[in-house]
Amino acid sequence: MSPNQILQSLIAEQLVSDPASARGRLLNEAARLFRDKGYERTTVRDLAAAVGIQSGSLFHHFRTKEEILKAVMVETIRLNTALMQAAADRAESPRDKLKALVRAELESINGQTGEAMAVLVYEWRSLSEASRAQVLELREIYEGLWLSVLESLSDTGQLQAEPFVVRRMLTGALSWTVTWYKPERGGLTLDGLTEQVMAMMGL
Amino acid sequence: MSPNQILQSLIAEQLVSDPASARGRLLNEAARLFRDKGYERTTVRDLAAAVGIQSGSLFHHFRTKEEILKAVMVETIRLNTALMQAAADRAESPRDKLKALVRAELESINGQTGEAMAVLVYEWRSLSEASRAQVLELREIYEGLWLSVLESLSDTGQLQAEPFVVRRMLTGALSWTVTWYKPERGGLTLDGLTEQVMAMMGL
DNA sequence: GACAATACCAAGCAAGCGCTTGGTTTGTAA
DNA sequence: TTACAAACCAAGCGCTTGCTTGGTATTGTC
Repeated sequence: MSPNQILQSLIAEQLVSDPASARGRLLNEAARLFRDKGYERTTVRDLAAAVGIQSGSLFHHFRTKEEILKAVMVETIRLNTALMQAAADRAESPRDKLKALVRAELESINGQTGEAMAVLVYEWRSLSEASRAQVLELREIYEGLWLSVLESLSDTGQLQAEPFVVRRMLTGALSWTVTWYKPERGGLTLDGLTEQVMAMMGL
Repeated sequence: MSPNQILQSLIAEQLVSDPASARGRLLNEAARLFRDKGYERTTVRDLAAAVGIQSGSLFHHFRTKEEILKAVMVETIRLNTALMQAAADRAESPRDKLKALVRAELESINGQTGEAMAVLVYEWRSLSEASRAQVLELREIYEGLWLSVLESLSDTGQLQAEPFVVRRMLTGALSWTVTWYKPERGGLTLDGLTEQVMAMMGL
């Protein structure tokens, strides 16, 4: 299954919004604005202007501004969990599964869904307690995927450090790439970056 | 020189504020509030209440709210540059220098200056263009320290990946520890964490 | 072509924001 | 004691914020 096919099937299941729909376009613009200016600095007027409607009209689609943030996060995790699952399934050995996960997450962070991924990492403080719990629940599924692969690597002796520590180091290292990795200028490709990450772990 | 002696000499040089002074106490509280709630969600009334004065009185010490954020960042970088320098000087081999830097940065992130370090990493979007340039200038000195150590490791063949890529991966991985590392519960000490980082790099 | 339901607009409210103002207290030194 | 600056208070201004309201197009369905 290609990334696009995965997206399509999630849309069909109504788990993520069609980017072509009004809701989907808003969420995309919201992700971009939230990443660029931060959630708090982004006003409902900014959001409305980005999709060409009046600020009040937003509240026909979402009850509160925070609900928009939550929707961005929830849909992003859903999509990425599916993408990671597919990437891991495509590989055979634990080592190749990990490499596939690293590559897929780098692609999520630095590709089209990058805005939303950055929001997911850096804006969770802006969520209410209730929303945070909801997002965290989905995130645990996502993290479980990583942990099972890292644990199988640990079982075969290819990984010395504790899987959960390694995952957290990777989370930080990979998500931080969004602040500096610019594929266009400089010769480092996503594959090259993936290789460096694997080499850093002696794999 | 102990960390405390370094702090004292920086205070004497007026490069950082005495934590016992009115200004120093405000900056400490500001760092804590900015980390916990984010810069935008922290109001001048919050800041004033934290040090027991009226909100208007803040503007006797700082011209704007943003100036408080800038001061937190500038003083934090100054202190940490000195701390890293001292840590690196204490070690002999490039490998030990790197380990000392990792250990020192983990301590900065997860110790007393942790609040301010988190602000430095996660709130730079809230800075104005002008302040950002100023902070970036100081940050380059700090990063230069790391790079020189990593380059010497690269020269001796102990490091395969590009130094600047490694540094950026480390920046992400180490600063991310602030979101999950809790020394009190769970047996992982700062030394243990440092070891895991070094092991992750095959060092 | 009637009729909802959906999507949107125009206007503005209440609350909270950063910051200013004019005046008072406190600390210090001659 | 006087003089003066630094530190602070009480009040509130002007603006922006998230969100509401009442009404109007637009769309889909039979």
